Amino acid sequence: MQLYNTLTRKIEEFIPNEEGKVKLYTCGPTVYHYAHIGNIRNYIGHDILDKTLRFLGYEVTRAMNITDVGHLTSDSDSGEDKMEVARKREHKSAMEIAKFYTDAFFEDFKLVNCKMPEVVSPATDNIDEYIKIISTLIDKGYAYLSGGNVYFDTTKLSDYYVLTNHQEDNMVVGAREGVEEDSNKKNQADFVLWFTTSKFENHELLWDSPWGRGYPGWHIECSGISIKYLGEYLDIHGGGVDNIFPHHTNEIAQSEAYLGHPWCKYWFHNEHLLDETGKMSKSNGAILTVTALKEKGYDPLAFRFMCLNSHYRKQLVFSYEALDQASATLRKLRNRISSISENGEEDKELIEQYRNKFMLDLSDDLNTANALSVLYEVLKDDQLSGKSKLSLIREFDQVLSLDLIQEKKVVANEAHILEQIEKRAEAKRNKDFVLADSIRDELLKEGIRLIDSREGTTYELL
RNA sequence: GGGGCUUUAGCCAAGUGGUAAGGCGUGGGUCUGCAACACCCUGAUCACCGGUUCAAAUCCGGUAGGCCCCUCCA
Repeated sequence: MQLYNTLTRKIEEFIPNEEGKVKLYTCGPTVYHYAHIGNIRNYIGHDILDKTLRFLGYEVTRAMNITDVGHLTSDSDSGEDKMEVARKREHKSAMEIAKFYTDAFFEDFKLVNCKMPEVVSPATDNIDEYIKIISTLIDKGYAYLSGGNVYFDTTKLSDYYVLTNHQEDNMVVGAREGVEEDSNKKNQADFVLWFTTSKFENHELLWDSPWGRGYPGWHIECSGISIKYLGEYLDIHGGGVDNIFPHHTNEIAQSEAYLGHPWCKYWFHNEHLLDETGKMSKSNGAILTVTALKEKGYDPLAFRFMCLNSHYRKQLVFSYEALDQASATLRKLRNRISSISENGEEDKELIEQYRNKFMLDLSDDLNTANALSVLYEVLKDDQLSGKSKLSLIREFDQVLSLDLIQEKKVVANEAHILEQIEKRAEAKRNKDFVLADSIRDELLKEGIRLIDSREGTTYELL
């Protein structure tokens, strides 16, 4: 499998640390607010990666964190924890907020057919792990105490900026509005590992630590959870491109300083979903969720289809026009597939050919758009028996997860429908098209579409 | 100021040296009492200007537009 690696800025052959096994880590959601569809695009990207690896035969163990503490509006200690901001906004306890938005997140996550990772762990469940890592970092001289907080000393590393082309001298302090410099830091690039109560007296979630009662910095949780559940050697670590710096840069710094050896081989980053105004963000107000799309009548899987029709490393602009197209495409696909009857023999050789073609496209840095076109080739191929087609589609859908093969819906009132169909046929024979059409319209209102053909009239449920 | 990405038909897109996949939509047709469904047919001086090459959407340089990162973020 060929995969783009942010670490080397190249597409590389993927070779896991242990043959046949993959340890995969996904940076999870921060649960102070709803996850918007841009967030979900990132998880769809990871889901495709996860499922592709399995399709290729790897045994995948995947872990994901839930950030329920320690995520600041600013990384200097002048910021406010986002969970705290939400807590004040909604007058709930931090744990209530986290629970509410975690549930909302997984609801949307499942609506787009994302598979649950083997490990899902809230940041607050692993405080002991962070304390262990931070203690070791202090012992090894990579971390220092200042102003009540523990900081990571980035000058102790020879190559802190491995993931980016940033040059310290060219970095603009406070490039973004609202970000202030932290005077406790020895160096501009240093970051907080542990906050104490000294500056946050009303912070709700606090734990005892060797450095005082406080809470962990944002970056330490992913390192802690990853090392705790996936071990000292990680194969793939991913997230959105915005995580490259500083989050993933800091994770590499602290993890490798702690472990004393290289940590993660491949870094996987999803590009952003944009709207007409630019980047979608939780903090710029408008939050469009998958659930909201569903409430507007869209199939959440049409959104997934829209994502798969593009490439995970390309920016994608969300528009309702594009989503309408994706919806139409998916509906037509399912229609075509539902008309295939399970006839004939399985043609092993042709199936093998198409399967390989499909795998080749996915193995090409997850070229899902090309993989989808293989699906169309399968549908068009007259050489393939219905049984072969369905067998291939079933296989492809293990990765695509678009519910391509829809269960035939069972109706309780079939007798009634058949009766109406017969009544309409009778009306048609009598050239009473007004009555015939009114029967058709009535049934359509009940969600039943009549399909006329030479052989007679059948129906489908919408 | 620094570091990157991107620009392919009305729209979503694939294609990274050999002459433009696929899908949606549009238009036309088959079918139909009409319609829906389905099926068939239908579309591109690859942002612009130079260069390298027998050959460029693809490589190099430049111009223009869009976007991202430089301590909130997926």
